[in-house]
Amino acid sequence: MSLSISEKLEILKRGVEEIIPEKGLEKKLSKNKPLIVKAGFDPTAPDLHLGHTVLINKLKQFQDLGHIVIFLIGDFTGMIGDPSGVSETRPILTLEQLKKNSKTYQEQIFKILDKKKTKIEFNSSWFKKMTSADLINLSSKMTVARMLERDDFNNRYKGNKPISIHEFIYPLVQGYDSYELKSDIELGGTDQKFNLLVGRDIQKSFGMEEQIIMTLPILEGTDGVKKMSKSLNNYIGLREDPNHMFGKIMSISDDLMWRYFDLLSFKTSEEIREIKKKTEKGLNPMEAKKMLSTEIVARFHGEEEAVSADKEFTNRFSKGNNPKEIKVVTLKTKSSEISLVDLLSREDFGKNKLCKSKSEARRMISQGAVKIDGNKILNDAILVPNPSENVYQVGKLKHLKIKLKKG
RNA sequence: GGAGGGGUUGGGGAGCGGUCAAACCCAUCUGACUGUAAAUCAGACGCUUCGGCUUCGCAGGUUCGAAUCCUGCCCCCUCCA
Repeated sequence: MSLSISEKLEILKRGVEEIIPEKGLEKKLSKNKPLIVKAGFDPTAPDLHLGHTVLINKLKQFQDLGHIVIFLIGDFTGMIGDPSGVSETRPILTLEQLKKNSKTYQEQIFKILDKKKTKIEFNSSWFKKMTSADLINLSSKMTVARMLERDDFNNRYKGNKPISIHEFIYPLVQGYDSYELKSDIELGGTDQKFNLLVGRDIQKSFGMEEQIIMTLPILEGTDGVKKMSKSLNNYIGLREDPNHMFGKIMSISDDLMWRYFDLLSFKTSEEIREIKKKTEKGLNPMEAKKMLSTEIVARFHGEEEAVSADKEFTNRFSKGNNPKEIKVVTLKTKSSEISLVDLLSREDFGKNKLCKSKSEARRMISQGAVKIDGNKILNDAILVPNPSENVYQVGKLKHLKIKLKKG
């Protein structure tokens, strides 16, 4: 691959929020040697979602251009908990949790990054050896005033909320990682800016050339407003099954779709511009969104799964058919009939249960959400005959085939 | 160590002796409209054999009656030292 520096710059700058210092990236690139690109991850969340991949995608671009990517697992810093953007002190994780999480992490990132070209480091490997004297020395590189400049700390300080000392240590420790790894570039979310900048200071004070920092935007969740996160339930997880993943991407708004294209697609900027143009000229936005969904599902589940998820989506929602695969459960009972309400909320079906309780079942029926073999049911007193076999549906997404047998 | 504030149904947050299964907002769910879009609109949102039943940090108590009052305990927060 022999791209010019300006071509490389265009690729690397796409979707990036800020590069500090502005000219630094170009300078480093023109050295024409593999650069050390670092990104740190707190193994706090075992399940990654598309939001996390914005950063990983950027790493991949560096990797594809021949640079050395270091995936730093903050098993040491994870025990502290990053205070960035958080309005409260975070709980400290146990070592076992951290280990487990980091393993899950690795499984997921290598769907994007090339395993052979990625170096994985744990920052505990150098912090374990650090003495208290070393730590105090490191602490001396930073002032309290400087720390309090940070918005999150400042707000907490002014708002009379606690700030624990260990939270002050976090940026220092993260910065020290950059020194230890001799990183040329560090990537992080925009909320990481302060921490990343501290890295530069630390490197400088240890007599090393400062890293360039690149901040990447925080991806909005499926609601299009708040940042993607599991706790807000607006996330698309990397380990979700193909159909769900496809469906969730399809459900985002058209505006958000373009943002997702920029931050998540591996298509070139040129290709994306092309799709946008076509959409403006009358291509159904749904088609554009399908391209995006297919690409992303293929990344995590393979081409074949992506194509079949697309088909299933069309079949199910555009044509309104039942899903191809419906779970089947069997219930044996002596009585010759059983009430619909009971059947929908029957404990025997465990996780597959269509309604949480009988009250909910009644509610769903009265709201017109329940169908038996495609026929809407509005009477909650209906009795289902014993032996029988029907497809029950509650809402648009829940289907279950129930076989009733005498016994 | 001292002073004060608080723990309410997923989250936020009213209620402060009966009219409270508990306002309101958010989230969620359902329906309509659609491209499963988004937005919007309408509705639901403890359980129930529809008589009721179990909920307001925990355990007791006062009362005809408590989420609301009293006692003890647990937990969280702030301020002073």
